[in-house]
Formats: sequence, C-alpha cells, structure tokens
Amino acid sequence: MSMFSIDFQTRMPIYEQIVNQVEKYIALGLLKANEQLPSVRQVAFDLGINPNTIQRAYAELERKGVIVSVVGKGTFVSDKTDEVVKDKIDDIIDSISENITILKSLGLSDKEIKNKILKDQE
Amino acid sequence: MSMFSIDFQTRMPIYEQIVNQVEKYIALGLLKANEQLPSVRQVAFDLGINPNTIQRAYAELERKGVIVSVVGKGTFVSDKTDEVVKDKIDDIIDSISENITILKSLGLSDKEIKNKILKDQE
DNA sequence: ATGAATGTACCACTTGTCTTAGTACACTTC
DNA sequence: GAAGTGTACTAAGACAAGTGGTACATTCAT
Repeated sequence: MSMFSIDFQTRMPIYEQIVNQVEKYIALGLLKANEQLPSVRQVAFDLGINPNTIQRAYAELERKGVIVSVVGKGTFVSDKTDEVVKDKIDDIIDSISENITILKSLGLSDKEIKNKILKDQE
Repeated sequence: MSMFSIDFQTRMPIYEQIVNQVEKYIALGLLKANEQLPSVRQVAFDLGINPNTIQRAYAELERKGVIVSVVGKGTFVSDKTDEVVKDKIDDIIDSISENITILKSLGLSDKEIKNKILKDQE
C-alpha cells in the first residue's frame, strides 16, 4: 500500500504524476512541513516500478524547493510549505483566468460564463 | 507565412497543436463553414515540417467532424461549425469547473475564489 | 488530353523521452 | 559492522513523434 497511485494509461510520465501528488498532498495539508517522505526504494517497491523513476521525481521536487533530501537520513517536506501552496493556487487561478478570457473572446458575457460554471458545479 | 504557429518546446505533438488551432479559429469565427483550408503540402512547406504530420492533424479533425477532406479538391471546414463551437465551450467550462473544485478542496471559499479571479482578470 | 494540385496510404528510419536494470559510492543510524 | 538512506552512472528496451520517400486516385485548369 502506497501513498501514491499511478495511472499507466495517461501520457503523463510516472515521475511527473508523483511530483503532482506530492504537491497536492502538501497543498491539502496531508503532508506537513518537515514530515518525512517514504524512501525512494520503498515507494518503488510499493508501486512495482523502478527506483530510478522515483529518484527522478524526488530530484525534480527538490529542484522546485518542495522537498529536501539528505544523504543517509531521508527525504523531507520543505519547511516552506506555505509558498508551495500559494504557487499552486496561483497556477490554478492563472489557468482559470486564461480560459475565461477565451470564453469572452468567443462572445460570451460575464453572466453567461458565470451561469454555465454554476450549472456545471451542481 | 502560415495561419498556424508551432511551439517546438512543448510536449504537445505538432499534429495536436494544429488540431487545437483549427478548432480555435473556427470557434473565433476566423474560419467559417465550408471555407477551404490550406493544403497538407502547403502547410508543411510553410512550417518547414513533414506533410505526414499535417495529414495526421487533418485526419484527426475529420474524425471529429470538424473538417471534411475531398480527394483532388481540398480540405474544408465542416458546415456544422455551431456544434464544434459548443463542444469547445463545454470543454473549457469543464476545465474551469475542475479547477474550481480543486481550489475549494484547498479550503478556499467561493468569495475568495471569485475575488482572486477578478483580480487576475484586471 | 495533359499537367498540376489535391487527399490518401504506405513503409523504413531517426530521434527523443520514459522506464527498466544493474552497479557503485557516501552518509547516517543503530 | 550492518542496514537503510540519497546519489550517480551506464546500458538497454519500449514507445511515440516526426521525417523522408514513394505511390496512387481524383479534381481542376489549361
């Protein structure tokens, strides 16, 4: 049993799925600052995939400043989780904003857009 | 000079970029029903890529019912552009809705989300 | 009729990315 | 010292995307 779940059908690489899930768990508060992540070998064993793939995911997360790895000790969530969450929210807001701009350029009014979203949210 | 522009950096395949742009142009009214599209060879020459790649894009668009190809004559926008536009709008709405759901799961209230989007739209 | 342009259909090949497999080393902890 | 950790490297396979080339049927203008 692992804290991660992999979709082998999608075009998204496994290592990128891991990256997204870690960021998501941090954003949701399921992973807290300085908390230890399962080891590269452990995750690989649980998911039945190669340790190199997990290593790549962790390296990418460290590059982003989301986690910190220490040789011999393990891998830990960064102590600056607030910034990670903020960045994630900003990205999502940007995506929504872009889409709204497109809808407007298609001739939809603010009201129409609002109504369609609300209807879709039910 | 071509009506299409390709980003060679992104992971999105060239043929998929072409598909999206055709759908976008139709949605924006830049391409109208029954209007002729540039030939496979012409687009390939303009963009400096292989005709097979364009062929793949056009085949995908025809499969979707967005365009119609006729041997010896050329490729034309379908006469049912309304449905294409509706489908595109639905896709965008779904995307927005998903993102809003994520923001809610992160603990943001409807008001907070609304304010952030409005601020971003300025 | 002829030639040019069109869409369509193959096939072999290259390229890049992802993933696997294996090995090795340095460090920490017990 | 042994076990567990991160890190680094290489080789190989699988796969998708894209290229290059050829060929054929059809349409259209001349």
